[in-house]
Amino acid sequence: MQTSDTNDQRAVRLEKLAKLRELGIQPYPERYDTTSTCLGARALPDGAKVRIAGRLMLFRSFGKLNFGHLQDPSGRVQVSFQRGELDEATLKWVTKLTDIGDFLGIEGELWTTKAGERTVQARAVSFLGKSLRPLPEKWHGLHDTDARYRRRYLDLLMSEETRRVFHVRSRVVSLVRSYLDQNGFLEVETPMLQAAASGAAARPFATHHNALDVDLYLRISPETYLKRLVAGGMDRVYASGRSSRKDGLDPSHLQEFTMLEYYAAYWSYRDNMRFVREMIQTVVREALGTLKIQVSGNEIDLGGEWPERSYRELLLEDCGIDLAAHGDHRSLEAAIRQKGIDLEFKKYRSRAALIDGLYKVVSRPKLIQPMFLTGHPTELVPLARRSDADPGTLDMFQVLVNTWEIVKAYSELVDPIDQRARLEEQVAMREAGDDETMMMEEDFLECMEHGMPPISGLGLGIDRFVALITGQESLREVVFFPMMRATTDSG
RNA sequence: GGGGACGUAGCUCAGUCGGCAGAGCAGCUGCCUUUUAAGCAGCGGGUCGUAGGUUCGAUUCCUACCGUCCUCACCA
Repeated sequence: MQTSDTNDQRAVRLEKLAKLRELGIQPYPERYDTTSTCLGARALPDGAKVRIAGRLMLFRSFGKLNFGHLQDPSGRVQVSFQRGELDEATLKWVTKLTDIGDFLGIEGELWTTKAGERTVQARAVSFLGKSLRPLPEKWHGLHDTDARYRRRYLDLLMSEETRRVFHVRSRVVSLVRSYLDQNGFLEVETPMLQAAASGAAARPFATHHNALDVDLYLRISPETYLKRLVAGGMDRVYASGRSSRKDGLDPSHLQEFTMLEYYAAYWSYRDNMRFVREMIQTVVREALGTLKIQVSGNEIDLGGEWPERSYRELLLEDCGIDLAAHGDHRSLEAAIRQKGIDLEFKKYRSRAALIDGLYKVVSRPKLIQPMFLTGHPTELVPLARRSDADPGTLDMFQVLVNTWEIVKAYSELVDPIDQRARLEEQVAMREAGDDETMMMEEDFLECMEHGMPPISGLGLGIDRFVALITGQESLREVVFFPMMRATTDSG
């Protein structure tokens, strides 16, 4: 072949494609029937007949005997193309016109090589799809992060670890669904485009609807819609879907992320703590076969009871400051300064924000093993119910594992008078310049005035959860196509 | 947004204290009937991210820009 001076492996492959067509071989055929997966074929006895299909990943030629590896979702199997076992015409196009990366269908029978490798001896070969570009390096695969995310299909082909992570992700989503279904929850959907973004303190992405001439926001949380459904008599509902927030980007934050939210009438946050722990343990056990996971050098055990610690306990222990002794913002700030703890005080506008900021610096980095965090100050979440015992705190918990907040849940605020006051506080903060507060939502308040039962709801960050249990340190590793900047011609 | 690292062949990576750009894999030609990332011999393949600048000469030094990752800040 004289095409090597073109500096283009694609040109060589296009030529092979044309030659296949000349031989009457359709390079992109309609279909193919198999009797086994690649991995399944290896378990068959010698002499067994089999039809398998997959992508050719390796090819070693000895002239009259050739070995290849066919890969499908189950794994790989070695195939052999041998003079005397396969007709000469087929042997010729297999060795001359196929490339690594092509799809082949093999009909043949099992045998075992001298080296003990279970192999499918090809008796007939069907061409199932031409690849015009070379695969990444067979040993190292794709290493460049940018290339792995932008061309995830290649990463998936080349990396067993990538395939494992996304397989676990699919299993987790499916297991969570069936767990909730079995416990009487109904899966529902809520709007992604909303006139007012609600349910969380975050900046929404904005867009515009031309026909209606209205500004719309992409959802930041399904929360208030799910509560409307509970008010409508749907006592247990859940939604698993994408929300997006215009926040910073780091290994534990994505622009768009998948969140599971469920709501149960007549539950308190304490019912919810028990339920979610059992749900997580069931899901992880079934997805991984163990409750012990390795991530960022730590072994984490999700089994057993998880300890419950309050903000007050943690802060007393980690920096010696007792929240009960500092009931207002100024006093707390003075205490923190006195301890010589370096915080950017000007960005914390309330005592609650300051408590949360202090916790994130002195306590959260130590929280490796699974734990329930409770005792959140009231101003932190305008949709959560105040504690009857201490109205300054909320009936709320978070699940922390490996310093990540995996779950946030609370007894829902269902008192419309209190709700209105709490949202008005948010609006006031927004007018004072905080653009991550909640917006007023009159029709949600109207819904609440029609009456709501006691409710506890929960949000589980699916991306974080999957990253945690697969040992990934970045959420981008558990999303097929994480957001990337558009490439330009100069880039 | 601040700071840092990186960008060299289709892929994984060397390298140039400024002087004609390297390897392995992949590709092409040939040999080979038991390989396991097969092997052997030979061949081809590069705007060294982009654009400027300094210089006799820039892939190398400088500046800006593009992209990725890490980190700080913000948030989940």
